[in-house]
Amino acid sequence: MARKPTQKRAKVTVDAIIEAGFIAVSTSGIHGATTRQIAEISGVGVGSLYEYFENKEAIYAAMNERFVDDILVMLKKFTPELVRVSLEDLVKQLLYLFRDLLQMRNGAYLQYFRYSRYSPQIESALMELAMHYVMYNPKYLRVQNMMTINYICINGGIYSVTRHLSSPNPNMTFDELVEGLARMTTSYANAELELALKMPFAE
Amino acid sequence: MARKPTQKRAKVTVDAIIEAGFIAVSTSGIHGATTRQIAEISGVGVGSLYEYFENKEAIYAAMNERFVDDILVMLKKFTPELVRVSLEDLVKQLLYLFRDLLQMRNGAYLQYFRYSRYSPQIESALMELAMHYVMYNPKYLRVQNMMTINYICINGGIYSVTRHLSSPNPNMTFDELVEGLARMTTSYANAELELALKMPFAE
DNA sequence: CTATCTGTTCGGATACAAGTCGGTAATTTT
DNA sequence: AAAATTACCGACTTGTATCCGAACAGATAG
Repeated sequence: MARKPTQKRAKVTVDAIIEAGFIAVSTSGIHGATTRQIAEISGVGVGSLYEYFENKEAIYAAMNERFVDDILVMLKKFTPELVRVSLEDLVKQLLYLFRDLLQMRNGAYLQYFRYSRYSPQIESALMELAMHYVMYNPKYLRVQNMMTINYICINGGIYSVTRHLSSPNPNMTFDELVEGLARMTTSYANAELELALKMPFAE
Repeated sequence: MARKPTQKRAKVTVDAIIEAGFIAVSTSGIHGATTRQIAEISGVGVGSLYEYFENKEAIYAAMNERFVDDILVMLKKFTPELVRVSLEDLVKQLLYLFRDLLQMRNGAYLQYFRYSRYSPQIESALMELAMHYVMYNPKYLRVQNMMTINYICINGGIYSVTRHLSSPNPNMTFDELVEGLARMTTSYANAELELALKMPFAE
């Protein structure tokens, strides 16, 4: 079981299954989606699902992989911009890009993301991106607890946005949220920076 | 179906089911826990589960209710402290209390919480608590976007802590995380405050 | 071009978990 | 203490994930 597809028609099948997974999830939700449904949508027999996937979870994992790839591509495309942008704009642009991604595929990404929590890959890509930014803005090199700052801002951003998008009646606009997150990040980072500058040679 | 327990032995049964739910979840995880398991642990027949609960979800919902009650009690107990504490300490103490709660019941709360996301009740209780704090520290009344600030800090705090606690090998200590979140909150709040003081009569 | 072999597809068969039902036991009411 | 109500039970039903062996298609060899 869980064989690798070698012939091209098999590759087509695998692809069809993954795409069907997104459709099933976006219409029936993560918990409502069944293997029959995925099989029917993709136009293959139920048995075929298990030729290439250990179980249903594995199909979801493959979907997740696709999502992660999309995020990584997005981040890669964005990296050049990073040089000539303020911290505030960095945060804002990232959050808008992230929202756009989550809303692709008819909301299936959002559904899936809420269910699966995000992978370490995304986190480390964002960490790396933050480090890039610091490289171009060396003043930030002074602050001690960069790791913690990143962790908080990244998690806070991702979670607030996800939660906001999946809330039926949010009590603020998305723009307000993004504005807030950008200010949170900048004021936090600047405060840490000032602190670092005040004690130049401290541990 | 889904009757209310009137006799006291029935109340005992209901209670045993909910408690068994926590045990099942803490040993088999949310997805691994089965109705049979819950029935066996609580020492009742499967049929009895459905006398008082519409379905398995309803058992989880009752468990969640208990968790929410615990949180609300904790917050209520904490409210008097709130008067004589700095914003930084407010955040820190809340986060430590929250951690202690999540680790109760052998980690079942944490498991469940990760799966279910937190209820609006918790969020609004925290919002209220924040408003209380502002009452005692009226300088903060000046800031415009209190709602957004609270949303970000509350979500960021809850999520970061939850994520950290369920991470097998976090790359920072819990204390560092709490320290970071406290600084994040204070620097963000103070920045907004300064901004508000600069434009005294703006919209 | 036929035979053979390997990768691919299929849908009925199996395993297992949620939820139901009709009957029995315990408790309360009259 | 009989009747009525409430509580409890576990075999049965239903539905979903997963498996399997037969049929099929494409590649390879003689």
